Amino acid sequence: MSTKITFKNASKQDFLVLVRALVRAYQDFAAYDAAGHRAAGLTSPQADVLFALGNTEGLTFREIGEKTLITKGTLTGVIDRLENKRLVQRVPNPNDKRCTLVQLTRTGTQVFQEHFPRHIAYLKTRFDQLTHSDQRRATRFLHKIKAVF
Amino acid sequence: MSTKITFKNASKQDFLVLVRALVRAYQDFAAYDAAGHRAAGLTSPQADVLFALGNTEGLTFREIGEKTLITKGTLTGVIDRLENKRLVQRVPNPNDKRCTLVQLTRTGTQVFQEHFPRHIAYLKTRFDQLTHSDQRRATRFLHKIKAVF
DNA sequence: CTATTTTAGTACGTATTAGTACTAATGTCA
DNA sequence: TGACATTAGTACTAATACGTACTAAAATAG
Repeated sequence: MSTKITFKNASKQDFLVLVRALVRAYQDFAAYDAAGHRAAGLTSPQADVLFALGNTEGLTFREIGEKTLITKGTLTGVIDRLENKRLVQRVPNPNDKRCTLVQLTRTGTQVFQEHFPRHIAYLKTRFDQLTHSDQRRATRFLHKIKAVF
Repeated sequence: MSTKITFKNASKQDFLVLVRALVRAYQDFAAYDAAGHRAAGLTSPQADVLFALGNTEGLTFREIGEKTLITKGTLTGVIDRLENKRLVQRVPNPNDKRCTLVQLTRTGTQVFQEHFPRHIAYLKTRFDQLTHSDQRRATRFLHKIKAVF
């Protein structure tokens, strides 16, 4: 017997406990993640792009967007700022003049090789507090949540 | 025998599977949530504030920030725009002249009473696809994740 | 082969976000 | 009570974020 949702009982729906847990877990992680990047003079999206470009010969805007989940409109500005910092460079693609290849510069490669492992280790200190079993189970439930959207 | 993290093996750390699952689950939820609010002419933060103010006599900026996890600097702008839409109003507090009370206007109350239950039902259609048992277990693991930060 | 559609990236407007600095008001402590 | 710290909110900057519109280039349908 499901009751109709009204403005009085809406906030008592059981699933909202899960919603709040999801939002708070993500936000706390995101804040910790951003703090690690900021120590390297990078924002989270900038670091995400550097990490996507690392160990590649360059990626197009579309490919970077798919890896980082940054939409193309936002990506233009992020790449602009990384280019101003001399960490990446736009390279025209002669085969398909619509596409622009984005590559790490020598400086960008250095920053990647130093900051990337350090940041992964920085995250690992926290996730190591969860057992591998818990990590696997948490991952499974997060996949289930994602699957309903 | 833990291996040192380098820029070559860093991306192969097991816990990154969990990180990606968390980010993707949250982002898909957030996009679905935002779409529901946009149908009512609201942004997510604006709707969060309206929902926080619903069924109250008004809240201070600090209280709204605690409920919605919006920092005070951002909140000023969000409240400004809600005030421009005539959905909330700032009311000076005579007891403590530092505080401003934010209340729903009559229009804001109407929007809350219509949009809030509709939005909760809109979210419920998705979360109903998970069993109650899965919802409880997912919540437990999300609390564990939050606890390490 | 040409008209149409799709794809890639940019430009722009509005809104959010975090952080810092600032003012006014309140609380605290010696 | 008076110096000092704390609290509440605003102002400001830089960077995202998303949607829409736009241009150029490539792919495709007929």
